[in-house]
Amino acid sequence: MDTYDATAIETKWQRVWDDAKAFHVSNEETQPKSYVLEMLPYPSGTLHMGHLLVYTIGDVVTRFRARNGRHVLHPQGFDSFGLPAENAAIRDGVHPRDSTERNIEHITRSMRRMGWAYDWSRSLSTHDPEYYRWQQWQFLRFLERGLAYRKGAPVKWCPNDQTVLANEQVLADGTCERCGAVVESRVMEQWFFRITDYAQALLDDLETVDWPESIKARQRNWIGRSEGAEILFRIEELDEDIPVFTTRPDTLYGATFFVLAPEHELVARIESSEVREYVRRAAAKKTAERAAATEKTGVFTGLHAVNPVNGEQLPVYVADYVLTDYGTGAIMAVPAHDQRDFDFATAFDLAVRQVVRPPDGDVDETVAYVEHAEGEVLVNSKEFDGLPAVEGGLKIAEKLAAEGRGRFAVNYRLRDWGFSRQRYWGCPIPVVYCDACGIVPVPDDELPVLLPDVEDFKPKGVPPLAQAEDWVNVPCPRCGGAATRETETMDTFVDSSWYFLRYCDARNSSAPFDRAPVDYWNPVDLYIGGVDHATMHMIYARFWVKVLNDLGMLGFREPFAQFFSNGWVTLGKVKMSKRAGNIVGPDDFIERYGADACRLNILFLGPANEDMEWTETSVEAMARFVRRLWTVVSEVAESAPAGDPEGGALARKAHATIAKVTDDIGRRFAFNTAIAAVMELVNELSRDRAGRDARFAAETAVSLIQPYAPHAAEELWARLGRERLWEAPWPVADPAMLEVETVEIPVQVDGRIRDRLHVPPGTVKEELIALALASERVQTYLDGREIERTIVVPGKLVNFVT
RNA sequence: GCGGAUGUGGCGGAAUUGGUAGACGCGCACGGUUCAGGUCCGUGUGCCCGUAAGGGCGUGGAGGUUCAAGUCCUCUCAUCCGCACCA
Repeated sequence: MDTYDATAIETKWQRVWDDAKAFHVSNEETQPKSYVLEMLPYPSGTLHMGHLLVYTIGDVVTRFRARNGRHVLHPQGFDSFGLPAENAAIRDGVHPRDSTERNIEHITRSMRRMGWAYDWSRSLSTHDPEYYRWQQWQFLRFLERGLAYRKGAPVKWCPNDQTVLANEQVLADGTCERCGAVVESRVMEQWFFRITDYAQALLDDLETVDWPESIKARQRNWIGRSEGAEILFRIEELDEDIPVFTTRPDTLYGATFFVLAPEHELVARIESSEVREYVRRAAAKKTAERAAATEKTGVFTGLHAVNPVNGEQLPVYVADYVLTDYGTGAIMAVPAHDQRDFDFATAFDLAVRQVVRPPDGDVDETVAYVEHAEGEVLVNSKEFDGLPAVEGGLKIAEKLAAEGRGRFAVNYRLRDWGFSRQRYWGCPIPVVYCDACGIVPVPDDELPVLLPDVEDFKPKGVPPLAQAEDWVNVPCPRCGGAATRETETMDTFVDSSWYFLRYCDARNSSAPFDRAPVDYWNPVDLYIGGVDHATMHMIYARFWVKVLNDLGMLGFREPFAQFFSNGWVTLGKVKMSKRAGNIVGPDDFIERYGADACRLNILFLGPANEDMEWTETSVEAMARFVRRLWTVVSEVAESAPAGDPEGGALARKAHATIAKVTDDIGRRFAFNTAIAAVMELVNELSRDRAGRDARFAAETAVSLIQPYAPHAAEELWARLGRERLWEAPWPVADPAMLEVETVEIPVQVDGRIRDRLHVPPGTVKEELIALALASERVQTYLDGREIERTIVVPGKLVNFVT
């Protein structure tokens, strides 16, 4: 028997698939379609075991569906703009394009070496002008619709590096991760997408997708809808009506003070050095520090806000426990019924007035009563006294609405998506600033606005692109006067919000894509990726699709019909990542054990949707399994006769395995147990290698393992005298062959197993009882005792209760 | 604090609908093949008592429902993840 040479066999079949364009698909409808997609990789140095997991899951599903009569689209590309390449450029002076393209080349080689079945003809890289050209084009459509706009918003700013920092660049102690300087907050004009217009749709349409509940919960939480009322409080001193949002209009009579967030726009108008000093300190406070603070801080402004419901003058404070970006940035404080307000009132010796009386409870103003309970009623609330809290809240809101001082309101935690970045390595935003015309879009026929080369990638108070003066200074497209280009670039989440659409029409040079192929393939039937993208990426992509649908560019509202969230591959219980510095790459293992063993191993480690610890010894075990399969099947191919199976135990086992593996891959995504089932079949086959059933079992094992170990399977399929396994129909279990000859029925006495019967399936209840009672062992335990009940579950068990 | 998950042999895990707990693999032990082997083949392997037959215990912990619970209910402990002063 020849020995199994993984490298030779894997290389051979990869070439065969390439030459046959085995996984290239047309946009013509032939069979029912299936779009299988994994989140595209960021091309950092190399692949790691986390990538191996996601892409092998997608590959198994792809190969399985292709053999089950589906026309499967399975593309791959690169999310190639982004911060790491830019940081590397600053550090090493290598142009991000060079390092990125080198990485893409390397990763592509690894991916091909893994034997993943991609339609490479549709591949894309987001830094390719042919890609970002159409992103700029779509941005201009958003701009026309008013869905992209500019506004001032606070950013984290490093005074030393003179640049905006991403959250992940700020350390827990509030310093810059690169230089250690204390990070500041600074208000800057930035670009935003009006995703909040779609908040309700994003929430509602979650009902229409087949995602894990936990992922939906995260999105709901992120969108954060809450119902309540918006109420106007008047501050006479400023001649302003200040709106506040509250979920508890029923507690309005309990408001005893009023709080503005330090960043609230009106705070700047308060002439008080004490307030200015507090605001300055609050701005310098780091998120972590602010969150860790248990004591409430704040300062009285000298102003008063009028409670519209009773005309009371409430002292106005500025305090950093009120957030500027939630609600309206101002609150009515009801210490009796909100823990935070209560803590503040305690610290500042402010009045506490209880207005909701707990059921069977007395008014107790020494604690905050925040929960809701059946039977609570309003007190100290004038004409609303005695009403149940919820009803009272409605009545109070109605009264205010009638007076023009309030309205029912829905508030979302979701905020508009700030997408401009003061970075070099990103998609240029195609607008020009003209003194005369303002913000002027670059005309469609001048796209793409190419990313120019610059000398230095380091920001110097202005984005790196500002250095490219020849590029920056352009005539205004509208008036022809002097103008300058936008020097900020887009967030890479924009790049990944529509790449799955571009795959459907990847080489289109006159539009982002045509509607027909996109409508044919979408929505993505199975999207696979990590939970870390469950909120941002997957909300932005959903938003993008909804907008394009409103623009008439496509005919669906949700991009990802089903989502499979894969677990993390850990090493030392820490998520494997470049950042954690615990990367183990597949290249070395492919070299030593072969791609098939690596593919099997990553899926055999455990359930694919749970975290799994990487272990090296198990790759060896999988290599052993492949070798064993190789030896046994090769022998059977040489010696066992062909022809219809005889229908013996081995043939039955083969059919049972078909049923199990089909269900595990097709319905349960239980990739580990499918492998175990094939192992069982191979174990039985190795004990009985002669006869037509053996040949049938061998063919079945090879056919079923093909999604996992396509190379070895293909070679063995050829040895069995068959060809083109990648497109061979998936085997079908014969229901008649799933019938087993005997079943084992445990017989219990008082719930303890005392004997086991071996009977044909379908043995009726009466016969089971008779056989059970006939058992000597059972009789010993019954020992003349009276049987009170007899429980029989045909096919499962018999239980005598005494 | 709120939300989401997870706890099963020495280890990774299986048990899909309340019905035989521990499939499959690793490791380990013993035996065989081999010049040798980090190869391959076979047998055994949850824990305790027992030479054995057999018996008892057993799914983080404590209760409960049920003829029957890893699975359902209540409480509790531990670990991980997400959001975090959300008005």
